[in-house]
Amino acid sequence: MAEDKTVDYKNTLNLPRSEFPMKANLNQKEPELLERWESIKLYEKIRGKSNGNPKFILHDGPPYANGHIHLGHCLNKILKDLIVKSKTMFGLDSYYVPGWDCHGLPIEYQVTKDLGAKKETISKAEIRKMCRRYAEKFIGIQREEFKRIGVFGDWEHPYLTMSYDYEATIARELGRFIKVGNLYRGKKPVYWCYSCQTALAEAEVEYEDKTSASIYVKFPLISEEFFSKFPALSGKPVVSKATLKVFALIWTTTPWTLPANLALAFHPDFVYVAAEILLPSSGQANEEVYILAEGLLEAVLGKDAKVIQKFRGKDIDGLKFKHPFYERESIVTLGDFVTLDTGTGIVHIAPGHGQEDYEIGIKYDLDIYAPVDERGRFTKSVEFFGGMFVYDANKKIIEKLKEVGNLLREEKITHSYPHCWRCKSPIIFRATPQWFISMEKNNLRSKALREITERVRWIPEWGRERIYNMIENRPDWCVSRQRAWGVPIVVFYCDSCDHTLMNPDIVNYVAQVFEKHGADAWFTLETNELLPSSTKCPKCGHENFRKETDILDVWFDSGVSYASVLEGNAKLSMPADMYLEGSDQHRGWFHSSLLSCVGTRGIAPYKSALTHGFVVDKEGEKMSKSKGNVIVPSDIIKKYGAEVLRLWVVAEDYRSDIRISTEILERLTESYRKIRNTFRYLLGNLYDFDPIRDAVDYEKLEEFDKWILHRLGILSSKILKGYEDYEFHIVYYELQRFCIVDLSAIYLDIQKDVLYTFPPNSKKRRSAQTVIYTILNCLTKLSAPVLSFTADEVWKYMPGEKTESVHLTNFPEPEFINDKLEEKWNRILPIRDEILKALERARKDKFIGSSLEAGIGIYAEGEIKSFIQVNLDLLKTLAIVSHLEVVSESPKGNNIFESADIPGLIVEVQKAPGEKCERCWTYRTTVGSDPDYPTLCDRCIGHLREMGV
RNA sequence: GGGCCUAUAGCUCAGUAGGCUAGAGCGCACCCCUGAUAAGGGUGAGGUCGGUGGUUCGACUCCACCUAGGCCCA
Repeated sequence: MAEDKTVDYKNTLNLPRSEFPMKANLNQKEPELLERWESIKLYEKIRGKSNGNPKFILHDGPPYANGHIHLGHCLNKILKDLIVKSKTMFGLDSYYVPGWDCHGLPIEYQVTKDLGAKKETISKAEIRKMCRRYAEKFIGIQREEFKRIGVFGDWEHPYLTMSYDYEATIARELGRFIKVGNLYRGKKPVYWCYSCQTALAEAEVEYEDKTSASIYVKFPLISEEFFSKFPALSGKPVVSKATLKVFALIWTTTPWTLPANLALAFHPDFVYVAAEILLPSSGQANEEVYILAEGLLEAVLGKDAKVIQKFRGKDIDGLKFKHPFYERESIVTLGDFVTLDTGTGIVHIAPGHGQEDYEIGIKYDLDIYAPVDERGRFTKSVEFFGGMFVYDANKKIIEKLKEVGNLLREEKITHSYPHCWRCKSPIIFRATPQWFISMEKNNLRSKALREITERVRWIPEWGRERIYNMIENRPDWCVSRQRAWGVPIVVFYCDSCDHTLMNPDIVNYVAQVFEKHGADAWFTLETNELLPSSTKCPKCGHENFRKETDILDVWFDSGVSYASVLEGNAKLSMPADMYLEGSDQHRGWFHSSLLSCVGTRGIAPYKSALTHGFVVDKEGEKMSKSKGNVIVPSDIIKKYGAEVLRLWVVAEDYRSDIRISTEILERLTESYRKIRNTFRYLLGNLYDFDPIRDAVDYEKLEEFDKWILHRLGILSSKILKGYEDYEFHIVYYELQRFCIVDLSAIYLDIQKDVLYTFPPNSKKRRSAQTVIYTILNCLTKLSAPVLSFTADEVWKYMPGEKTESVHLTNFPEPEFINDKLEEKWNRILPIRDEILKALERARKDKFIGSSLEAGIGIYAEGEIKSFIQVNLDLLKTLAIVSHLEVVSESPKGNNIFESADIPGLIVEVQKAPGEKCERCWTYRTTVGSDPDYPTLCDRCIGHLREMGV
């Protein structure tokens, strides 16, 4: 019987009800929401809602259209999405156009690799077709992957660097550089395969062991000032150029580069020696003096060398030596790249045959001399070796050195050497004509530096320092690539006189062709179809031209996106409000965009540049297949849901590298569940609440309800500031903390009594519901940029009038902040904490279980005592106990808790007086006093009567 | 080797212009509840603030060096 009654009374309670599932099932729910968004055309509606608002344009840096997305992509796109969504909810018009970078070697490499030997028979136009298809395929894949993680944007109209109009823009932007005169042709060494007769990119080079000659070569000293500088050497044999006896020693494994030698490089800070060798037979010095690094003296010359003079590299800058077999000078240069690992500490410099050599050449204004043709043969002009294949010439050169007496030693060495990825031949380094954008012409460098320091906001600040140092020190931008998949450098050469036809008007003419047929036209049309009719060579008047075969660096393609995407689209703006990329893009897209826009427009294309770190594993180390620590987005989505991935992005501080691990994901999942459950519980208590019908005015709300609204106001302002300052981890932390502490542990736990046991329409309950509704409404909006799926799912279940989606709302203004209340509650809650501690002790002693079994006696003195006395009922409610009173005598006996934090406060726990009410579970002395309801308290009886039960 | 950056409890983060026994949430341990239930509540234990020197009456906070890690160059 009693059991039945209990059930009856339970039915009179207002227990929470909600269809909103506790279990998220994200991997299934998310695609459903995506479909819904698609079907209601959510993005279009967001656009419509924002139309006319002030703009905030985050311009997308295009990912490369190759492969599936990884966590780095997720981090980047979700950060962008957080900004775009939060700006939109701040009431701005933040139109987001995603893009892809489509040209370039990695795709061409992939396509031609699959082709194998067939590659030779296929035209560039064919290869380009295949590249385009390949890029299209991955754009399709990545687009779906990005949409799957909840990124909002105009996915139907992305920008592609391979679209015809974009390709035309690339050509036009190059035309602008031509017009102002920043584009020039120079020479630069590249990896070259003599067998395939083509330039190779870094990625096309494979390293394999190779046996080479290893020779030590003598460069005779010419400059006599050497002796005046170092008197210890005077009297040593120097007489005339014919009988030079002082030599610099170099070591090389590529004898064939010696004919192109123009200089010797010393390290400015190393100690060098001039030494002579004592002949073991006589103890006399031989006739020759050798210069080399002190640290390598013994390794090269043995123990019998006697040092005559020591000096530093920088002491002899500019001195002259003679080429070992040509009547030509070889000057001393200084370079930090010189090491003491091997060799002599002096490096032979052939500016046309090595990267460092080239840089030294530029620095010292040497000729970028590379007298080797595309088949790897010396040009005719090379004395002794003209026409010879360089690898055959090695032997002859060594013979020549012996003949003239400038070979000190010859050995064989096996070392790792670059080979062609396709034909496996050893490659050579060879200077070839390349196109450059000058950093000095039109003060490109100084203008770019000025934009960096004065115009752009760098987030975080150190981005400025980083890109500044790069721009300050970088060489001219080499924009040409010897490849097929890209936009050609629109330049022609006169067939008759070789004049270079480089003209912005012609470029614009060709760009029009590109606009219609794509840059493919360059490879499919004849020259006369590309040029305006009756184009004549301005030098010789002939009308036949050939096309430049080089294409542009892909960094140029993406760099000019401000021109192709932002300019001329009324929905966007140039400069953009923000570019947002990983910190590597200080060298990449931030860099190339800045140079191209400053070079052609005089300004930076972005007002701010925000950078994030890299995704690393739980130890903070980078992910790699070999380490086996790679985590793939699709696995996370499958197991945890995209929402957890989004939560990961907000939870971590993106400014440094961000870690990911199973533990982190587990933590986030638990955190997600907690937030989700809070939403569910809030919804559950609103099942009979209609905000229009039932809402209570703020002034009439209960004090406790005003307090939680005050907390909500504080939370809102913190979260909004987090979004505004791009400090997203604060958004996450505060949201989570609010759900756990303010709501779950305090407000909701305490309000259960009111929500469950009071009559549905009672003022107290409606007051609590009003507040719960307000909280739910605000939290849903505040979390929408992060928990885009869940917030919208919650939105659907929320009572009252509302927009179609939470994503069509704006953020709430922080309201209800009440400092007086704050002050009071900052006193009351610590007292509650002390009561809870006392309760816990009693619980451990098995004196009580539920806190409602307890009656509390509090002893305090002075001001605190009167404060407690005034707030007796409130404290009873807050501690969720059945009885609470102030006692006048310091309590003695069991279950006494003396506060450590509040001096003089003593809490005594006793059994609550009276019986447990079967309905509200509170212990009351009135239970049993009404024979109609023998198991209920007076309060519940009153409620039931009110409810008409 | 150079430029820029990071290093606070098991995890993610706070620590304002150097000053009380370094904080939070999660996790963990123990306990309670069974009317948020593959939920909810309480209490508690966790840190020589990467290391070493230095400046200072006093440093997680300033300086130098070192170690580990990251991005970009060479």
